[in-house]
Amino acid sequence: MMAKRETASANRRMEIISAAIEVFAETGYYRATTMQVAKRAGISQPYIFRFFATKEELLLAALEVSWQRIADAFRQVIATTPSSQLEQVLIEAYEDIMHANRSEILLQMQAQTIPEESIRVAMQSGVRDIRRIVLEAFENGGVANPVEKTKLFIAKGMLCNISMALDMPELMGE
Amino acid sequence: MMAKRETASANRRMEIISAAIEVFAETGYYRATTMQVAKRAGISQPYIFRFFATKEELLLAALEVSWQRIADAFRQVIATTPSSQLEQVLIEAYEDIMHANRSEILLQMQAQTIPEESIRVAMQSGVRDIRRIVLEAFENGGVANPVEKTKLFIAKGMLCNISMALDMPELMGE
DNA sequence: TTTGTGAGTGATTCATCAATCACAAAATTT
DNA sequence: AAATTTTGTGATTGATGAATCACTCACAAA
Repeated sequence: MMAKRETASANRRMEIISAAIEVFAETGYYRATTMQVAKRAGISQPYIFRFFATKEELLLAALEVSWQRIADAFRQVIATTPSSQLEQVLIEAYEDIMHANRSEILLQMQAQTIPEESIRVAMQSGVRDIRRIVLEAFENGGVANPVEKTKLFIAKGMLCNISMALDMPELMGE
Repeated sequence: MMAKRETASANRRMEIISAAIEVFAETGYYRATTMQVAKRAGISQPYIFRFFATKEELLLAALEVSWQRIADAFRQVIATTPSSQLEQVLIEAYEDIMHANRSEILLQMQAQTIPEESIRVAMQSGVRDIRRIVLEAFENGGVANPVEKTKLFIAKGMLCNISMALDMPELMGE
């Protein structure tokens, strides 16, 4: 069990991550400054480096949180939804996340093209996990053509992201 | 008709844009320096600013080139392909562009999340144009459910981009 | 009461870049 | 061949931002 001090420290850490997600999403990771993140988190700029060795490590932590949120939500849905409605409910769960955690999605989109190896690896593993979760759920639910269904599910999710990022709702019409 | 001098200047301009597309795609727009672009184009760094008032204006020009390339290719396909094979040939045309002009696609992906208003506007108009071109082609070809077909076509294109950017070919399987 | 430690900050450093300036060499025009 | 315009560069500048350093302060245990 965690000691009180460790808990407090972990909270502080999470506050910084949350601030970073917002600031990175609003301003763009490279333009965002650690000063902005610190202000948002209500601490001094150098103090960030007590928790994260580099700005990039902070980005990595933020990405991990954002992928974890999606994985958790999907697992929850899969455990409680009959396979006949599975796809529809998964879509709704994703839309909920997009509205409640816009910044996390915007950050993931940014990270798709960040060339740092460590970021790329984190993104690959995030996408791979989500894909595996969805594919296994379709397979276990006896859905026809699970591989193709999974592919289209993810494709629609990506279009959904872009429609949100560019503020073009017409892309999702029908 | 253009004078020789104007042509030479336009060539120079395009050389800079081409260099910028590569450098921006490789390094990321914000981290890429105008010095890197200049080196790649074989000119001095200050000379870039004879053609583009700011780095951002250079990015805008690069985006315009990249969207234009897709629009031209699609129009070409549409003008020469029977509607029965239209979607398949469009997909192939897009895949060709992705392989021959990887950097342009990576740049567009970056620009999806760049918060500068002028960039956002350019991206919206690029996406809107492509969507309109594809939708009208499906409509004129008498394809069933053209709006939904267009949406899925674009969604698959976006997934294709991500599969390329993250180097995850398994996302496009089937 | 002194010793020790976790939490936190102000000031500074060192490097990096976009953008400007002042100038030079070609090319064109007159 | 003189004047002018176009093409181009080296040197500099003014900001900026990540990361480090040298501290202070609260508080707890011995």
